[in-house]
Amino acid sequence: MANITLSLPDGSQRTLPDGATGADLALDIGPGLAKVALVAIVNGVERDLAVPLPDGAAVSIVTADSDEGLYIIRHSTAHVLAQAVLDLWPGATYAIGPPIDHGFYYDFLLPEKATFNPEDLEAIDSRMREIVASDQLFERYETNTAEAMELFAGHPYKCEIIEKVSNGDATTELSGEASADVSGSLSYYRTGDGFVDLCMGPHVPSTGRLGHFALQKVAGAYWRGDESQPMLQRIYGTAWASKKDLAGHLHRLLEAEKRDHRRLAVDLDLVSWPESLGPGLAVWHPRGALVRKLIEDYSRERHEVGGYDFVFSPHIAKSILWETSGHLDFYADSMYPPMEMDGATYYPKPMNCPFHVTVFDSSQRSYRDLPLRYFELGAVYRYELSGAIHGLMRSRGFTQDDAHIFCMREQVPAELASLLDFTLSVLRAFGFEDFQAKLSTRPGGKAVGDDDLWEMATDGLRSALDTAALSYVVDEGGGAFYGPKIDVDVTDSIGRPWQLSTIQLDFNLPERFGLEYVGSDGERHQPVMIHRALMGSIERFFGVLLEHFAGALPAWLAPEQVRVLPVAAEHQEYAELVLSRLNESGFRATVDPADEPLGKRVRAGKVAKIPHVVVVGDDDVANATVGENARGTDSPERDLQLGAFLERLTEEVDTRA
RNA sequence: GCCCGAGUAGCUCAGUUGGUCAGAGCAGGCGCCUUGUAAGCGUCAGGUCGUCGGUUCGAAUCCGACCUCGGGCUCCA
Repeated sequence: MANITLSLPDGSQRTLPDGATGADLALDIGPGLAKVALVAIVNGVERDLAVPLPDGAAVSIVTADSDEGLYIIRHSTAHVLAQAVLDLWPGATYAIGPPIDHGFYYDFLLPEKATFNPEDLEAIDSRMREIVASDQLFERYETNTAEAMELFAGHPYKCEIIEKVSNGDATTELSGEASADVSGSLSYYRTGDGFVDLCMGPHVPSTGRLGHFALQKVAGAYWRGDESQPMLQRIYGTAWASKKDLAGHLHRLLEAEKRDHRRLAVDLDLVSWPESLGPGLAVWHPRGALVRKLIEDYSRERHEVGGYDFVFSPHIAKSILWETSGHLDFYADSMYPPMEMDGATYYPKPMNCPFHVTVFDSSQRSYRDLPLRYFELGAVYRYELSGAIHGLMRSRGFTQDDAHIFCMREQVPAELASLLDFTLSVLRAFGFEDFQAKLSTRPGGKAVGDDDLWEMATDGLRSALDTAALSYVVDEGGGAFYGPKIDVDVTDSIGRPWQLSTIQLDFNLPERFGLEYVGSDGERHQPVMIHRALMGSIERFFGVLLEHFAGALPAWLAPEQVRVLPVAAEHQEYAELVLSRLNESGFRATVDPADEPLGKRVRAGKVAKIPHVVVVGDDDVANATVGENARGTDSPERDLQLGAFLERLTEEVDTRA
């Protein structure tokens, strides 16, 4: 029998009999690997372990340790979910079931337009575990369009996918490596007695490799995400390589829930959402308003020294403004309905830009004036779908830290570079360290502005990203028709990304409003406009900060920085002395008098996430000291000189630690 | 907007098959206790059980509509 030679990732070679599969290779390397092997990557393409390997191939074995392995596990678990549902609901049909971050989902249409109840998940889960226990093989079959249509007759969504794949346009958006050589071909998998699913694979060898999963929730989802399509029933689940990983993930979900800003905002008495206001509208309580003011003050301070001019604009304007800006053409769905007054039609503003444009246009501008940078904490109103509203993160009224920069073409690169630098500097001050940017370039269809302008602006954005050493991805063609842009995500303390900043070129509004400046050549030129927001929405930024810090805001932002606890009533006088020293130094502090036991008051201070809970008793009165409980520590620090404590606090606040 | 779920005192929640089911803890008020580091004791007050309609001798509980909140609505075989 002939042999084949295979090369492994470490550069070594192995010789196996002709016809050997990925599973054989894994076993040849070691029985331990064979047990955990999921698929093989053959010459860069993921393959089932049961597929014979070609001679000379570069092969690596994928286990659950890798992202690829987890992806396979989730994908295969989704198949088991579909198998269970089709078992339990005769007449049900299925659509798609991809792996996603942390898990998978599968979309179904049940007979009689039935829906899943949360209780159904238990039954499905049990059936899935039976399928796992019986260790059914995932068997792959190649097929053609006609056969596939027959096999999946009665399953309209599968047939739609078959047609799409047969036309060769299904793989265009799939990530490169897996789609490279399967374009246009059809495959399906068979498990158990009769379950088949259209799938390009690969899959784990058998269902016994699965099992560390949990079904999470039921949701409605439109077929292809299109509102005009039928609403399918989606089941979400999570799946992991081990019981421990699954438990870890479920634990992280609980932790994330604890830092939900909607819960923290209410617990810490910062913000509330009275029903009488309407969805997506909040009121700010004194403590929340104080924090917000600190954020806004800092923003204003930075813009003041950053070369911005402050402007203000009204909340409503006549329709002519929105006609000129074009918002009524392309943004009307997101605008609040008009108000008729004195024979004119007014709209609440969804954006600040048209107002800032009118400020620019209020007098003749010279090249000597540019760049002009107009800044406003501008409240805008947008009609968000009721189902999209989410606490402070997505609301119908919010405040943008909005600026519009008007400059000459040749100023664009330098302006973008300093702008990105400014953006990151402000975000860093709030404790964000990890950033991820996205560059969106010229879209394929209609776009305004000449080619040179697009190229210059896009290059400017790219070099600004390079200069800032910011990692970024490029969304080719993802820009708006009026200009390219950069979006900046921050990663919070538990690894979640939040899109905050956006820097967006606009070649359209200057044109629509006929903006001009007089150049050094004495001719009139059109300025370039840059929209930018750093925090995006102040409300949302506040929510992100709360989640990032789990409510424990750094001292410079904490509504109450120090709480002084006298041990007994006789120490009240000294506590008030400490309080006045704190206040004189500009700190926000209170005294919690001794009418409850100390332990209870310490606890209350901790629960309120006060950065410093200070205890004063006999020793402190005698020695002018305090006992300090820094947030996040268990053991108090006794006999700290008051002066030293104040210095420490000053340092902490000044450095925004 | 659409699908699923939820809505009981400021907060967190109990309330079995419709019949003292209107309750608890925390928070709040008032007393007592005077406390050295994560919940001292007692006491009082608080809710038209989201709203409106229906079924029933009887509804927090069953049904319908509406309101609000939560999750989801292409991470594409």
